Amino acid sequence: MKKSVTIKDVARETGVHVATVSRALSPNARALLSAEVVAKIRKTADAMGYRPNRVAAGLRTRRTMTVGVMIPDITNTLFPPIVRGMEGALEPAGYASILVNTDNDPDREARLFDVLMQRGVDGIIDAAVTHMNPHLEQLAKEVPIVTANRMVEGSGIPSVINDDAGGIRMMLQRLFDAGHRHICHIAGPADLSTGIQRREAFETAAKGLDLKPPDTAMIVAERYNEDEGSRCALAALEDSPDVTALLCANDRLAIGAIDAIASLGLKCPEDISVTGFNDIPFLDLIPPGLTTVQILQFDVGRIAAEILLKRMTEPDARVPETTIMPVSIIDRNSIAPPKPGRGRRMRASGRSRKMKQG
Amino acid sequence: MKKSVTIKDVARETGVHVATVSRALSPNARALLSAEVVAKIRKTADAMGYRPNRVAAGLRTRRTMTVGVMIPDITNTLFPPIVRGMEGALEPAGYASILVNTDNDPDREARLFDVLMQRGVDGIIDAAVTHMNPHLEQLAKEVPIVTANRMVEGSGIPSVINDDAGGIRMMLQRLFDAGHRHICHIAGPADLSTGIQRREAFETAAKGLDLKPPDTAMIVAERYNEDEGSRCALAALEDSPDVTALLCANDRLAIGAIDAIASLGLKCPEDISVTGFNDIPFLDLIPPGLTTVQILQFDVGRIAAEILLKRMTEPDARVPETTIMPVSIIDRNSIAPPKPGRGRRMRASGRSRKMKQG
DNA sequence: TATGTCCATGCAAACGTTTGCGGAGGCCCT
DNA sequence: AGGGCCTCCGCAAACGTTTGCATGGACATA
Repeated sequence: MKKSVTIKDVARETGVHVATVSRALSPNARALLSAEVVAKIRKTADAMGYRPNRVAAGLRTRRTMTVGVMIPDITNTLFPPIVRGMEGALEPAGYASILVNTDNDPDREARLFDVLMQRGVDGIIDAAVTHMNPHLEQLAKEVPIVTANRMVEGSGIPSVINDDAGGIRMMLQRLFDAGHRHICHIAGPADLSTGIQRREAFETAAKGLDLKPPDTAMIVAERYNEDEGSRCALAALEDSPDVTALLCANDRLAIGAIDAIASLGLKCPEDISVTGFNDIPFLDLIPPGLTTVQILQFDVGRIAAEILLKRMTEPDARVPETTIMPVSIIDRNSIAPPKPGRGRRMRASGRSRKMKQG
Repeated sequence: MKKSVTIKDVARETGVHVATVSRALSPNARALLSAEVVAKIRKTADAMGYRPNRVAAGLRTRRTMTVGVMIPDITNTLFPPIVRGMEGALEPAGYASILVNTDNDPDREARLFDVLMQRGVDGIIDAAVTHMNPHLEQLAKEVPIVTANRMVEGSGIPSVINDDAGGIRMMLQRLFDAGHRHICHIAGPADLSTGIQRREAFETAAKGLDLKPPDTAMIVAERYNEDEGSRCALAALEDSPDVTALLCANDRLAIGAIDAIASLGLKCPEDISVTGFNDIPFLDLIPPGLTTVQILQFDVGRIAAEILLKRMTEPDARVPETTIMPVSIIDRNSIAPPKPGRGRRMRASGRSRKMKQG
């Protein structure tokens, strides 16, 4: 609104050229100047309340010192810690972040990408990429991109993801060790890399334990939310009455599943064991206490940001293509030994829904 | 990285002057041009993959079409819905948002404010303001500001807040109606407007019900988190053994309080009733089901954004100085009639902690 | 035909920086 | 004493837009 004081004003006041002021204020170029001049300039700049105009600088240098952060939805409790982890690395490095929510909608995703590019972001962290996004590889040529929590396979785009396979394997082992032999995987959406990876992990892990269909079943959720969790759990229990455990692709599906189980008059874990993935905030407070795979949420964001920083500052630096963050199992109370005799009860109404055997 | 196509390139390709291209691409100025020229320019611009450079435009027009969003911490589940509400209004209007976390640290707050100003944001939504921030009034002269969820009193800065007083009053009434006559308020931090307003509301509401110290007590939390909730609950129960209900300034304090109660071998609500404020996500799933004040989280953000939009586009427009959003009580299971005879048990150890009577 | 009006477009400055280049002065060396 | 080098700083262009003003032509009017 009001005219703000510019480098030019400081120059006039100090009696030097604007270039000198610019150098005096730039950490790199400061060495080129005599100490006294630098001191004088900085002093009067402070006194005048000078505030550098980064958009002007950005125009000149083609570096805006801002990055774009794409996530599906900030109200999904999985993402705030990731975002915060990013900011923890970005902000100290002088970068600000523009945050956008894609809602997993490819159109929105494309539009928001454009929004970011128009603002001249120096890089993008994409935690919202839909699987096999062919655009993204193209876009990665225009600006450094790192994907977080998800990846697009074979794209060469650096990504920081979790050890989905390890998490699923360990979890299946937990169920197996508890005595379960009829386990259904409620898989995540087929267009998200986490959905796919965890599903594949389940298949191979099951094979490793000599568990085969129909002892292992699978049903694919269309979204990662509680309603889908309920729907899938209901379908699973109806179609596969022998099932004693539901290994869910994430916590929200698991919460929905537990709810569905209760609506059937059954209890978790006494009647059905359920497991989750992610260990989202407050999960420990929700009964019965979901046994889940804990991911390093902050670190996923932080590491992704650090990799992006490296790519932005040294474009030719080699960075790991995919960084896999370790996961661990949080044991709570949603796993119990299988209930003997379960399954008899529902067998009568076993009408088939669309459900793939896995 | 690569040279991107500019207005100049489009001009050369089309055989017109850059000014003409600029006008053809600007919705306002388009009318000045002949329809054919506009059509031709837009076509070749599209064909060339032209992407407007908003930082250059921002330098020239002093409008960057981005706003700053300040919150204490995105991992605090209260804020994501608010932020999302903002984006819902901002993004369709063509604005992108830079998100920063202040951690309620005044130094950080000041520094991040500068970060935003350097980026030339057109306006700021501040959901992180600490009470009575004298700077802010100064800053509000440089750029349009709207505060959300909190306010700085008497500043003239437009704010969108919740009906704290109404929520507290209704909640106290609930407890009163259930039979409680010895109620302690676990107040929020004294440097946040919500902490103050809810505390004052408690005092006047109590007075209205003819409840006076020592029947009403108060203890002030230093932060809005579970640990403080526990600490305060413990202190309250120890100092005022007659207390049968804890009216907490927000949900997180309440969660901590319930935990503390359990650690004492007591149960909520049978032994002690507890209430919250905000109705944060997943609260419904946490036992025993906290009775709380529901605020319109998305709407707070949305309305704040709408007010800011108005201030940014028509600086002289009159906007309401404070918008108070309605709240409502969500009845769950954390209120029960007071347990007769409570308090005897602990009286022996009643050592006084720092605790104000209210 | 000369004059005035209006429409569509060109011209050029400006926004606030950064940075390659060059120049002035001081110093050292031969 | 002259030449070379180094240090410190000024000069001016450039980044990609927007926009007030100027201009040229078409057309109508006197």
